Amino acid sequence: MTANLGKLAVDRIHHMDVNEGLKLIPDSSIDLVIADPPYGINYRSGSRKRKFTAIQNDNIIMADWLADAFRVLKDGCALYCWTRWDVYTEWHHRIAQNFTIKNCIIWQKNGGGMGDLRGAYSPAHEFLIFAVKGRHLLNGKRISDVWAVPRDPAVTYIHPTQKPVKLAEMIIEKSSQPGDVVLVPFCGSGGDCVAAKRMGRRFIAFDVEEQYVEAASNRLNEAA
Amino acid sequence: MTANLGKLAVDRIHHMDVNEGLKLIPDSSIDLVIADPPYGINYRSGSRKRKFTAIQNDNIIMADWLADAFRVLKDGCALYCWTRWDVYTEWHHRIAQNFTIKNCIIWQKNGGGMGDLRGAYSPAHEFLIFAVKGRHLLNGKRISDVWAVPRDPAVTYIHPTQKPVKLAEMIIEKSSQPGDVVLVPFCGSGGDCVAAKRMGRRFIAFDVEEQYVEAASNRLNEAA
DNA sequence: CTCGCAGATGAATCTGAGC
DNA sequence: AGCTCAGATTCATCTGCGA
Repeated sequence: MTANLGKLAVDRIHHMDVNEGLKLIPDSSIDLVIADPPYGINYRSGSRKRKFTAIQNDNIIMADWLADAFRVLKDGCALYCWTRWDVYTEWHHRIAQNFTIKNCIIWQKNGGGMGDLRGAYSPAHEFLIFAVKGRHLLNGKRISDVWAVPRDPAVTYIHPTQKPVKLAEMIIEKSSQPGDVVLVPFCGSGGDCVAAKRMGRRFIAFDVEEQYVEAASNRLNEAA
Repeated sequence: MTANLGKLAVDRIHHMDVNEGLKLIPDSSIDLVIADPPYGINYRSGSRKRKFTAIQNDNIIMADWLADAFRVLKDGCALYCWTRWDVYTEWHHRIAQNFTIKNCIIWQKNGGGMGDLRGAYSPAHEFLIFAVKGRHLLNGKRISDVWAVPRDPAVTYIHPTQKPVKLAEMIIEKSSQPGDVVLVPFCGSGGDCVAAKRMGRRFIAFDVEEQYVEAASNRLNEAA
């Protein structure tokens, strides 16, 4: 049995552009947003060229959805948005137009990245912007804004920028209640949905690429 | 015996505004800049006891010195500038006008900070922007852009925003050679100068507050 | 000397009283 | 109603005292 929210089925990954999908969601009906948008860096490193096609829309900063995400979010609820240090300024600016930014959480990854091997430090972190609509209180004990969580082994990836489910679980634990509806505008590998399912939350997810909708849906069905 | 650089004595902390001081330094004569400017956040330390007076110029983003820092820096050399996530946007923008930004290094502090105790994560990091003029190669083995270094014990502070000497040592090791001249535009507690001295580098430092010039100079004389 | 415990502090921010 | 300001507050961590 699947419930609906507006015209959309919940607990389902919709093959739909985020801007189209958000139009179908009523005002103030979402309890939490977890967004991992294309960073706007045309991300396709050498070794990955063979495995994945370029991410759609990744050459531009795609931020139109933010205003609509704010509209559908309930007062007193939170948005978490992934970004990277070199495009952080853009995202900070656009998120701040609607939301109140409370933290820039650091995901400290294990291992290093590539990049300029002799002229730059090895990239080992990503940013997670934590922003709120109104006054939002975090659940449980106060924790730090540096999160050290190991990456998934790359061979298990079904999406090039896949993040550990553990991170989504931390977000969901701190900023939502059981039964809440989590909006996942850029579903990708579906890790956020897996976390929501595991923790007794409902979700609405979008992705524009058929292959990820399918792969993530399969992953969800296999998840306990 | 003290050498000079232009009209300024090296290995000395000058009681001088940074903009005045920089005028006295010739073009392309500095090998490394380590800057810990007022963040522009009007910080007052010690909510319980006002141990320190307010930081001068901390109510504005003070960035005029950056263009002159670029001028005095040699080609192929680096600038490291401290900031915080919520004013990073400003600093990134201004540094990028002259320099090439290569990394946003995370200083992961131990312990937590104050702030919004129920509605925000505990602040446990600061940003260190690493930027270069021309092509700069880092010394030694490639290391990560997340630096976990414990704070100095608060009771030992001689400046309200004092940072561990270890951090300056890491910067100096990766981005300078023995005998090089390190510019320290905002000297504060003098930790950057202590690191330079320990590692066989020369330095030129400025601070506008008499009390910190004196305290840091004393600290330097005591340092091995 | 070692261990435990009380006390202090942090590149803060929210709340509510008082004007 | 709007502004300013004092007071309270978490948690990890380190110091220092005393058993």
